[in-house]
This record gives sequence, C-alpha cells and structure tokens, in this order.
Amino acid sequence: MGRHSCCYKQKLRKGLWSPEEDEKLLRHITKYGHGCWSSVPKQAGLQRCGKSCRLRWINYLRPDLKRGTFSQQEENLIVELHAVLGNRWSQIAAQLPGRTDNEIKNLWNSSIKKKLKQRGIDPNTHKPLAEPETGSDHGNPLPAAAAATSVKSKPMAILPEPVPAPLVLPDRFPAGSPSGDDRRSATPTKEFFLNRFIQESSSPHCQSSDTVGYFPLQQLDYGSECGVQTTSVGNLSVNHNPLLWLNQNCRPIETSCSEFLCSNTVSIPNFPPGNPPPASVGGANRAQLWHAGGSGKSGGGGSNGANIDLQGSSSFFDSSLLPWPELASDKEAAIHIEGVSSEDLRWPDYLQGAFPVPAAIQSQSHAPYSDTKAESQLAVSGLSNWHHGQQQLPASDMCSKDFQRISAAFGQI
DNA sequence: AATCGAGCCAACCGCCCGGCC
DNA sequence: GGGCCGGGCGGTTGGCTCGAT
Repeated sequence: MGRHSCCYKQKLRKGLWSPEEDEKLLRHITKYGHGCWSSVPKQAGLQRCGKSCRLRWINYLRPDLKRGTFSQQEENLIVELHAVLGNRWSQIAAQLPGRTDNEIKNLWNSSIKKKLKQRGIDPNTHKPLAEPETGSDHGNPLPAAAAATSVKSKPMAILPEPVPAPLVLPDRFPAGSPSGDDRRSATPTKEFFLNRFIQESSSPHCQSSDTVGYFPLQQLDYGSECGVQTTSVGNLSVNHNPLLWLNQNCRPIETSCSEFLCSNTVSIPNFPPGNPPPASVGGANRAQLWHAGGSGKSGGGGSNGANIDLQGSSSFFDSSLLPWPELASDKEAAIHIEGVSSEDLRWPDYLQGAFPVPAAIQSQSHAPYSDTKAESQLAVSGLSNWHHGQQQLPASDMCSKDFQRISAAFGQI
C-alpha cells in the first residue's frame, strides 16, 4: 500500500498548521462537512493532504475536544482500559469523551507508563514488575487482556493517590498576549473559535443538513441510538454498553462527520426530541465547549472542570464503575456500585448478557437515557446472542473480530 | 543569561481494512 | 478475483517548552 496517492502530490504543506489554515479547514467543515477527506483540501483551499486535514480536525479542531490535563479518573480509566484493550487507543479514546486517541497515546507514553513503572507495574502486562516478564517492551495488541485474567488475585496498584487537578481556567488563548508557547500560538485562539462558532451558528449554512451530525450534538441522543447505558462520575459519563467498551466502531449514528462522534457520551446538554435548541444555543454551547477546554501547558490543567467533576480526591474506583473488580485494588474491589456489587460486573456477565444496571444509575439517568433502557438491554441481549450463537448483530456496527478476541481472552474465566 | 537535557505533543509515516469498480 | 482508493489506526519523530545547572 504505502503512501496515499494524495501524499505524492507536490506542493503539499507539512508541519504545523497555521491559524489561516485552521480557519479555512474549520470554515469548510463547518459549512459543508468533510465528506471525502481527499477532496477537503482542494475545496477548502488548503495545500495539505486529506489525511493531514482529517488529523487536524480530529485532534485539534473538533469543537468537542476537552483539551487540558487529564483528570485522575480519566487516567485510571485509561489504565484499566489499556489492561483490557492494549494499545487500541482509538477504542480507549471512545470511552473518554473529548479525548483523542493521539492524546491518550501521548499521555500513556509520556506519563502513565512512567507512573506504572514507578509503582512496580509493567505497563505492558499490567503485572508487577517483579514477576517474570513475558512480554516485550513493544506494543502489545492484547496481551494485557490475558494478563488481566492472571492479575485476578493480585490487586493492582493503579496510579498514585489522586491529586486534585488545579481548577485553572485555560489561559491558553489570552487575548492579545501571546504566551511563551509560541508553537501553540500557531493554533486558533479561543476568540477565534468563539467568533467562528457564533458566526457559523448564525449563518444559514449552519442550519443546513450538512452541518447536522457534528455541531448540533444536542439534538442527538447517542444513548438511545446505540443502546448506550451511561453512568456519570461527576459529569464524566461512563459508557456501560459493552459493545462500546469493546469496539469504538460501534458508532451510534452514521453521519458525514463520524469522527466528531468518536465519543458516544459527550457531556452535552440534551434537548428534548422535537425541540431542538435555538440557533443561538448552538453558538453558546460551542463557546462553552471550547471554554471547557484548556491548555496542556499554560495553566489549563483544570480544563476538565467544565465537563468532569474531579470529585475531590476520590479515586475513579471509588465509583466502582469497573466491570472487572479484580483489576482494582483491594479497597477498590470491595466497593460496590450503588445497589450492585462490583463482583456482579464481570466480563462473563457481559458475554452472557447478564449485565445488571444499578437501579441508582437508572434513576440517575437523564430522561433521554432513561428511554434507552430497553434498547440497552436489547443490545446486551444481542451481545449474548452473538456470544452463544456467533451471530453478528445486524444493527450493530461492532467489529466481530475484536469481540472474538476479547471473548477468547475472557473465555477461560 | 546561556546552555543543556528531559518531557511533551502535534503531526507524519506506514500499514491495514473495507468499499468500489 | 484483483487493483485502486480512501478512511482509519498505531507507532514514531521532530521540534518546542521548561526546568535545572
């Protein structure tokens, strides 16, 4: 295969994106969607290849990106997901609203790996480093999943005691005061986005069907579309749909901009069906979404504050949202989800379709989600059917191959 | 103040996969 | 069936920032 044909074209810019390029791309996608990525550069007047445009959009320009430092809950979730999924960053990212696979991958390589090693945990196998290592230091597609089963009796020390992230609003884009972060000054300013979003939301293009699917998220009920049951850790929604835990490709809605929906649990206010938000709301929410983001370096640490309740110093595990308590510490494993023992939430249960939904969680679900209960159960039922009958869900976009791997990994439990 | 090294992160590269012809 | 093309993913890297000296 090698390089894409578009990459052979001459005069294609490479490297960092300029604000002008960002604006062009953002304008184009805002108005028309990306459609075929290979045609985006030409239509948008960019001298970039389609892949570069796609990456820029996914990793930086998407308005639902959270930016900022990762919360302790997010880091713990990443560790847990990595233990099961391995280096499947995109699938891990699917469980972290507003986070990109690239971001998570960077975090893992630069920070989490180190923390785990300091804790005596092999980041690849999630086993104690003292034990004979079976894996190499290279990427491991799924060894951790198998390793996870062997870790059953060994409570896993996850990350250091959570330190509340500083609740500092992003000053990444101080108006008229370029920070020392010159490299990132090549990125759009907050005002840039605010202006753009407000402009676009009030423009006739914004109301066209072309834009539906990536901006008016509020109109979309991801949960019901995909049978998703979610739980909130603070404002962090945790997806309880095993299909989604297993496969990012189970995207709830096929849109012209599916990348925008990489997360099915974006924490965005829901609007009742048939009562979409007014045009002005789109702009407002976009502004809020962006404002919720922050800088990774220039003090934006607490950017999660808008979307994620840091829950003080409580660990992610205190919420016992994990379906495999054996991966958590003793203390953590002993904690129960409200009304449901964490021991009740095991992979075999997922595989067999016995997926209990805590009453407390059900009651906590927002109205749109409450309607998803039946669908969620249906989805789980379908999962069960697949497991027993090897029948793929017709309505599901799940990757059976991935699930087979997971199933095989946990089949011996 | 200058230099250096470590860390971080945006972007690129190479490959795989699926759809289409 | 095979080739082409586009989308997507994971690994890697170049360069910038920042803290230490």
